[in-house]
Amino acid sequence: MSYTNNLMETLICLFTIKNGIFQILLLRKKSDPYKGYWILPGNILLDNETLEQNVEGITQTKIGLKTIYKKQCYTFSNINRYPNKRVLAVAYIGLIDSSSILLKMQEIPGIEKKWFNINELPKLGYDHEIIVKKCIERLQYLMREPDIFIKLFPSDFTLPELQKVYEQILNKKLDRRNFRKKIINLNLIEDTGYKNEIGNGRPAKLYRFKETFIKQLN
Amino acid sequence: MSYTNNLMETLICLFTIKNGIFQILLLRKKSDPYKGYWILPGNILLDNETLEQNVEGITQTKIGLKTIYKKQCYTFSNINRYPNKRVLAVAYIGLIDSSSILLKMQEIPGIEKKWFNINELPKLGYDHEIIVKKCIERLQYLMREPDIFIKLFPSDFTLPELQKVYEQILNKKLDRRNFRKKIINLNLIEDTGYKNEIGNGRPAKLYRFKETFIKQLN
DNA sequence: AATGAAAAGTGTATTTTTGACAAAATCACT
DNA sequence: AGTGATTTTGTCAAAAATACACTTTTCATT
Repeated sequence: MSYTNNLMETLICLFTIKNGIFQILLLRKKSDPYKGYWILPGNILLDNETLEQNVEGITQTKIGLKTIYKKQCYTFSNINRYPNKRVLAVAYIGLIDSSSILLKMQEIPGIEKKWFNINELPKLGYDHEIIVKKCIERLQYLMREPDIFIKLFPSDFTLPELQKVYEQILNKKLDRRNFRKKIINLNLIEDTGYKNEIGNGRPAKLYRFKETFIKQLN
Repeated sequence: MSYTNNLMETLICLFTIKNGIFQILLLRKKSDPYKGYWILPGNILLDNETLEQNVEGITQTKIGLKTIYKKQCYTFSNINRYPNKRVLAVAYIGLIDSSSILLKMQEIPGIEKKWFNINELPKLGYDHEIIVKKCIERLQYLMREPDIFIKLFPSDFTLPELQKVYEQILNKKLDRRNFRKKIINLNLIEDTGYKNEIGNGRPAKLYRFKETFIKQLN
């Protein structure tokens, strides 16, 4: 029995809402094992960095993003989760809004990345399917915090959009009137006076977070 | 930069209620560093075991207990949390009832262990004070699950006892009538018909978990 | 201009949960 | 019998969660 080979990796489940759809970022594995499979962005932990620094490294060097909101989720330690080696994984949840993606996410040479609808995931390498599942569960819990959605919609948004997000993440239908009542009663957002002109029916009002709320986040 | 030295340890915050007091189990460190300090029971992770198996090992070989209820809490990775080496720690919360302790906890030669009142902790070695704090926070969250207290009081108990437990863990006063109402409405417990004959004033009724509930736990 | 389709918007009543609050009952002891 | 300590019990109000259906706004079609 030895204890010298416990490699450690961090993995990040980076979630966003793109065009109203709940999505997760995956990378294409370029070499064996699991060559060709899609996997979570990850990194082997170095001696001289914390888990948080390591995750930060993933987002910068493999995803091409600056700081994002992230939260540690769970540490996985099945013996055979990694072939031929013993590697533990610490999974993090990341949240980012889609406009930040457009503005700030850079291409990284040699890395093929893609956003997948959460309901249309490909077959994942390693034990990443289990890890994604766990992170979604934790995210469902995080969504109870009333102001968490600013991570996904920091700028203008409509209430129907927001509701669809909650419905996808929580994986259940919500009543429109009750949802609306709840969000508005939080007193965090205000009507911009503008409307969402896209789409078929009646345009939805655009809301934004109140200045006072955004300030108190910092 | 290398990644061969990331040792991993598990630590367990084992909580109980002894004589109505919220307590945690600590071990005396017998050698440097932190010789003489009290620390959390822990174990270096071996190549061929999962974190859960390792924690199980702690409870058996260092604490002298069979299986207990446990839940992963958080993974700590500060570079300098351990002197001279890089060691990550995965903290687990453990819960046990005091009668199981009396019946089942064995002395382990060479190990000095002691239950401490949570409000009277000694100076802890390493970063264990931070870890205890985090575990208590998580435990406070776990206490929202209505049936968690069976881990601390599986057998007969009185409602005032139970309330004191909640008050200590949540670290706030609760209204007696409202607490009582809430617990009874869970419909998990029943009056035994007996009373707690110890103490000064009016004896409290003894309650127990209903058979039907205990069965559905297995 | 009229019509229909699509989606957003809106209010009320009911139930459930939470919170505040004070008096009576039981026991031990003297 | 009286005192002290502790347990037990109920009601009312406020807040939060739930259920539920029709009207309004826009666009597209005729």
